[in-house]
Amino acid sequence: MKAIEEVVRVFQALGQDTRFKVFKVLCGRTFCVCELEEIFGITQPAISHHLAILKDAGLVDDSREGQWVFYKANVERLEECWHMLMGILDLPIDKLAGMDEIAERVKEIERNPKAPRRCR
Amino acid sequence: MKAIEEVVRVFQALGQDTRFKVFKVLCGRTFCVCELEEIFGITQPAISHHLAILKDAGLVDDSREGQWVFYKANVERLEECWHMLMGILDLPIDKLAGMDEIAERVKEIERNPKAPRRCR
DNA sequence: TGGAAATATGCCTATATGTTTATAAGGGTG
DNA sequence: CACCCTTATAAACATATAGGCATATTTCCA
Repeated sequence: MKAIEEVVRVFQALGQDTRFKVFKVLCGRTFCVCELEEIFGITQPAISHHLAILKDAGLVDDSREGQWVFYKANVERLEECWHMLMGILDLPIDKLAGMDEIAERVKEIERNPKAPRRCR
Repeated sequence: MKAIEEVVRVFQALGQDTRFKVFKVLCGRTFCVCELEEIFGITQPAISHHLAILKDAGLVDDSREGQWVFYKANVERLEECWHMLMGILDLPIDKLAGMDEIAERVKEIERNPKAPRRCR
């Protein structure tokens, strides 16, 4: 997957109150779905849905134990994501996969600015 | 503002493709609204709206120069947010503002688990 | 002061997202 | 297998959000 998509997906996953808190609760502790259901006071499908989004972003891992599925946070993934983000910010735009069109337009504007600048 | 709300707001701001790319474009370069409009190929109100959300999260700064308003990314804010996040993850849940109810329920579940555990 | 340009704000619509109910699927135990 | 419990998926609905158009607002300049 492209780095930008990946980072955006992680941000999107954590950019929601309930999901962020689920992630926090799963840091260093393991819970099954029905326990999270009770902790957060929303229905089981709602919790499952949030967990699916977090899992899709790589932010939680699950493991089945009998009838129960236990989830836990993957904090390393968060750190990995942070490094990816720094990498994205360090790279010049025209080196980034998925921003070709935009890089082109930026160059065009740099050649032909639409506003006068004091500097930069 | 509570730390969690603040971090979630930042994540939400960057958890959207267009906004993430606007932020990237504004890293190390300053652009006015009408230039961004052209770079991203969406209408001026749409760009203004995204900029407002980024600004609300503290991720961009603006400064007017005559008729033009120039925006630039605030990368320090991103780093600050990362530290806040680490702080949140390090703290025990019952020490976090805005998670009182949840902390209570977590303790309850820890006393009375709903699923048998091999360990933890 | 009047007009033009840049930006912000309101309102509207299509789509995305969070949540619920209903149901299917996976797994334990008699 | 029959029944029960846990979790995932599907359908439905309400709300939030991205983006468009129209308009207000700010600033410059003649």
